[in-house]
Amino acid sequence: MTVRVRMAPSPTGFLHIGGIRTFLFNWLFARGRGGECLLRIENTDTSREVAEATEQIQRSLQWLGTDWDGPVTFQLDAMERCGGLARQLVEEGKAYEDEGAIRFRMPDEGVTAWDDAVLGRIEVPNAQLEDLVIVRSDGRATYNFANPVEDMDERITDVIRGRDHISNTPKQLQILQALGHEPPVYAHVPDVLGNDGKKLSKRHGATSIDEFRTAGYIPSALMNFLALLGWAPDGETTVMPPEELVRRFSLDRVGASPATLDYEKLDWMNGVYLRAMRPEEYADALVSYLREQGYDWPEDRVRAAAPLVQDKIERLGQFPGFAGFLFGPVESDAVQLDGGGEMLAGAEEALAALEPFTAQAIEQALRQLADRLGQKPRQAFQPIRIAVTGSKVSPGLFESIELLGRDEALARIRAARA
RNA sequence: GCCCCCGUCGACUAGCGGCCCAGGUCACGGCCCUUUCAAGGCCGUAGCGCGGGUUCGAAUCCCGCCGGGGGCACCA
Repeated sequence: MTVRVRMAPSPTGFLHIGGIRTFLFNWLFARGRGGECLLRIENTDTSREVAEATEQIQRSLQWLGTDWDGPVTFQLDAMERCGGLARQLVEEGKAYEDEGAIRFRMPDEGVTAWDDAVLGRIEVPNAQLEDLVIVRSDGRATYNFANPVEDMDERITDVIRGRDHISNTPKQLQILQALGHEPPVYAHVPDVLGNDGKKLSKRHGATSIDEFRTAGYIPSALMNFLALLGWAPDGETTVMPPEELVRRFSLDRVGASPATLDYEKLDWMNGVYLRAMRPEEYADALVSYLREQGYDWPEDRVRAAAPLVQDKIERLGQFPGFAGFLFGPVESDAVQLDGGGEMLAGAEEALAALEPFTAQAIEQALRQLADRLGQKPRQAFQPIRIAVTGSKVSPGLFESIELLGRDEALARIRAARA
């Protein structure tokens, strides 16, 4: 039987990273098995619907690099179908009317059980189950009815969802049984928590895909990181690009305990992916990122600057702060420059006549200068760095000077001396 | 209150009775390299929640406790 899963968010707000991670598991599972992955918006509660949510969800999923098969479906479209099935259940005595609504009759004895693909066997005493409303008095089906009905109609084979749905599962199992349908395999994946062990929220840092995107993370790195939240192939392998994740993912290696987001590890991983890119690819990513963020810096200069920063920043969002001096004026701090007057004077002189004006030649000239002044390169170059880049921390000095050009570099050195 | 789930270094995890006086990755500390910062190389600190069992032997199995999370809607 072909694997078929569905991602089923409710459009009640933006999708946070925990929800994204759950969908990622669905996607990895389906794609690794040649199966299908559907996207269903569960919008039966129209009062809680947020207008932008449906669009935001799709945009997030796409940006991450996941996709789905067929058109996006909406649960609201299944209301008629659900109503029909509800009436059928009433006729069969499996449900009954109650103040205008329809309630499903739950058994009073025995247990409802299933073998959860990540948690193992779960049994719930039926006495625990109350007769639940499956159709509201206004005629709309409730989530706990529409959900299994759609899973049935769409021939979903595996339901991979958050653990907050565990208590819904026995109810849905009962409904499916009453409908005479073989239930799918259920897999309840653990939550993603903030660094204080509490449910992920705004104050923990970025939680939406949009925020990660703005901060300059790249999709494959974020996907890799997210996949590792609750899943590990072997305990050794850490860096796995999307294709490898798809190939290796399996539900039986998804853990049962909740995971905490570690932004520092994400940063590290993003850096790994950034450094692994081919220079051109990296420049492309940088250019489109900056454009997306509203910078109007000249593209050729951004491309020229890309190699200077590729090994040094781990988020594209660090570029403006780190290499902004290449695109606008700087202010060098007189205090930091203290004691560098001699070096600056020498540098101005050396650079003024230097030919060719290349990083290599610049390095040679400045090293000779430092040597002549009896200074260690470390201390000698710092005043120049501050004068030229406006910071104690910068990309390679010689390459930076070359890129800036002789005129601008000299102007900055003069300004610092003044 | 009732029900369900979870509990290995600070974080993500490997471990499914002996291979573990617990391994990998991030973070952290030290050293090396070095024009700053990174990157890279080497070394290191740090953990099986607690208490009982079972067993020749337990991180691994069982029970209890404690701690954390989720659910008990005409929400999804």
